[in-house]
Amino acid sequence: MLRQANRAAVLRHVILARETTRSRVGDACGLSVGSVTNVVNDLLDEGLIEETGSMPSGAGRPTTLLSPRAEGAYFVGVDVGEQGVAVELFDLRMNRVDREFARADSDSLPEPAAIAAALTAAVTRVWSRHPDLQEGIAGIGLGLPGVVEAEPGGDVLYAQTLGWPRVEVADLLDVSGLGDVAVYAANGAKTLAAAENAFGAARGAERAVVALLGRGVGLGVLQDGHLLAGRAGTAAEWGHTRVALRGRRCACGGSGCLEAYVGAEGILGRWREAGGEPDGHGWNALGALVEAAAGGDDAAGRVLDETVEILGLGLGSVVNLYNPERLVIGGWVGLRLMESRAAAIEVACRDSALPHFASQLSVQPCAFGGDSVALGSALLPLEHLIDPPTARTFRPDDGRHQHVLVPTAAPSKEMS
Amino acid sequence: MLRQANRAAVLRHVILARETTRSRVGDACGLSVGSVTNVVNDLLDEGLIEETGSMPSGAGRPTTLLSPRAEGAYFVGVDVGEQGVAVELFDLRMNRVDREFARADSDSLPEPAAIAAALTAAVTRVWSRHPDLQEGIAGIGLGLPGVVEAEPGGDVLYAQTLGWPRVEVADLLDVSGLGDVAVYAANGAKTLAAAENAFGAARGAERAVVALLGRGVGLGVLQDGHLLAGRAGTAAEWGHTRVALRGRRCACGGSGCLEAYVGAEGILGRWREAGGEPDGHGWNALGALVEAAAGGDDAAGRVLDETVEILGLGLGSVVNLYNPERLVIGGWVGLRLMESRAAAIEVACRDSALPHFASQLSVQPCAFGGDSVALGSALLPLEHLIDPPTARTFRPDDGRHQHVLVPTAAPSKEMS
DNA sequence: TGGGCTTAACTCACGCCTTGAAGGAACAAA
DNA sequence: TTTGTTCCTTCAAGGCGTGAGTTAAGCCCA
Repeated sequence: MLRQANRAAVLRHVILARETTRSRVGDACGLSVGSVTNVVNDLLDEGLIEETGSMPSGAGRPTTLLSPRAEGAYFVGVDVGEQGVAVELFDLRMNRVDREFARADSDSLPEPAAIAAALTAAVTRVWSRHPDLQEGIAGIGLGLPGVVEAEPGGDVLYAQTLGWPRVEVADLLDVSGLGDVAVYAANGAKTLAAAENAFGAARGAERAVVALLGRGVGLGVLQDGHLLAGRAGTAAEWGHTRVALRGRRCACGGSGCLEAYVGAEGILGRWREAGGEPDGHGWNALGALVEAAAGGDDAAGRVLDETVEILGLGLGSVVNLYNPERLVIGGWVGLRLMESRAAAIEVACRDSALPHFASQLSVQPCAFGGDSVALGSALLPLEHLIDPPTARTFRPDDGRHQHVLVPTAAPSKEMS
Repeated sequence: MLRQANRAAVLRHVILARETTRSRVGDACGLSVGSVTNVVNDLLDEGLIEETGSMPSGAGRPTTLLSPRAEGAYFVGVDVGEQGVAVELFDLRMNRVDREFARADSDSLPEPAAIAAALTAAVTRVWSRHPDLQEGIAGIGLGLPGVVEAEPGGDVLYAQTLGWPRVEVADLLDVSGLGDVAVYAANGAKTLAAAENAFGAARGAERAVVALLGRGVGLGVLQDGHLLAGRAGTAAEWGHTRVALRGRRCACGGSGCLEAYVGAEGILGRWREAGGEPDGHGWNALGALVEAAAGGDDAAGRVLDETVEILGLGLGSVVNLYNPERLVIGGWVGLRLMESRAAAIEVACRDSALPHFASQLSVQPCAFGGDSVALGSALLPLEHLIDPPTARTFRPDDGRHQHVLVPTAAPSKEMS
């Protein structure tokens, strides 16, 4: 058997590149031409990659192109939101094959059970539409609105922002009708970051930060292509970073949390307090605020200005903490704000960060709009297809699982 | 030649453990008994480790103990402070062999040149006191008060807090009289964190955060024994995290920075504004504040209370962002505050963090008092002795240098 | 005191995997 | 058709880790 790690490295490279060549595989994975041949042939035999045409190479034999084979595997990614779910089915090229929405039956904020019902229904509908693909579905990934913690009995969701109690992920999705499928779960901001990292606006950055602004406020931090998360997986709860002493009350029980100002409820709540009257909830209400501000409504303008200012303060602190090259803003609130106030947000963020860091920064909206979270969630089973932890033994080379005194930077000589 | 990575892993384990056995080496590094024999014999031959006695093992042959050999190598670690430097010489067991202080000739804040002179003088004095060890000195590590960035021409220090311009590290220490010695540099908060990680209060923690409070305010974030730092090495500039909109002016040019409140100047400045009269600078002045507060001085008490409150707010945000098991507080201001207000700081921090994270947290002062930064700085050349980057080729197994879609947690099954 | 038991540590034959050179394959240009 | 070029595979050589078997070193008990 070829070495698991090399197989994983090559497969990951092909999937990320979408289209590549054998020699680029060798460069990217640090393998000799001989090993590339072996590993690539294995993956071809397994049907995970395929040769897709060729490319002239000057005077010589043309290079054959390698791509992930779309039919090699399928993945379900779910964006579990506060009002409903978006279920998307992807092939191994990470093209979307199908999708399905479901809203929870509830006027205001749904209970976990209502979301669970919507989730199970939507997944089941997608499932039953593709009887031929069911065998090939490698797993289901859930992007959840809260802290997801790996506990001995399974993953658990703590969604304080929604006022939910401790919910076991197993109780959110009934897989009894779906055969023996693996379910993975992560915080939605982190799966968003994973999507932007792999295929979106954060792609290729040495350091990037992806902010998700919705009802809740989350963060994914990327470094050298890796998402930073503790082993338990619960890092970067940005929403409850405090931006003011004795500030606004927050759903978490604290006060002055960032989320209390730039989360959807925080923004609309401040508008209401300023005399505004949002019609409806969510996207429409926020749209009304933006339009009112654009139309010259003073209260709305002030609320938006303050939102931008506080968001900039929060982002600036994040820039100082992580020194990212790229700052990617997503989530429905984030996208809405970026549509109308992108420049102001960027300025506020830069003004709040150390000039030295601000000068190395670029700010941009996320690349997949509202679909980023579902795509990123689908990457959870994908990563497990690429490098199944069960088959993984301890690797002395893998510095990540080893105690190190000081990190040694790869190209330069010292940590600094 | 045995594989570099295994040698490094074994040597690192022995140095961290101070005393261990062959079988524990095998467990810790994931090596078979045969490989352990090979690698250990190599290291014994090189004089980097030694057998130090034996330990009964029930009914069988006693296990021989392995330890780093003190004389195997020496390291110089320097704490470069705002007023002067502390130079310490360590052996391979990380015992301190010698030390030397030097203050810069200056009334108020010294210029870079004055610090450079003090630094060179102190290092030279230590050097000349140990002519027999000079050959064995593996390198000099500098812990510097500002952002240290690896640039093509060498490391560069940006010490905004001290009002310094861009300073090349090479200009800070004149090594012309020291033979051909390697000099490494890093931010002092990060070397403090490295020391606490290896041998101090953060040791063994899966996730820990080390805060350095002095004139400046810094942070080191540890995860699985690794210090988080971008490749350029400039992450976690905590001091300029903003804790207030339109707050106090900060030396960085911004306003409302954490450092403007809980850095030494921030604390003393607020006391002055409240009518206090600090005598002297630094440690003594802060001591006077603490004593005044203890003696019932209302203004001093309020300044300290506010300091604790804002520090707690900043720490709480850090806890939310990194979810550490341990929060370690060091630096001369930090140690002073922990002496008098440890409980209050811990409470303020917990109140500012998500309850779910606060419940997993322990707060403690750093383990080596004022020597932590120098010890940590000495770890810079140590790490390079353990695993010289020059000898390092690309390792396909090493996930850290590879683009990964989603991090796969080691023991549990998914990122979450 | 010696034999048996137990645990530690070493040795070495085996095998996996990578390497790199040599050669075959595919195409362009002459 | 020949030559040159680049791509890709094949294969022998060798590095390195593995683990069973072996030797070493102590304890226990007759």
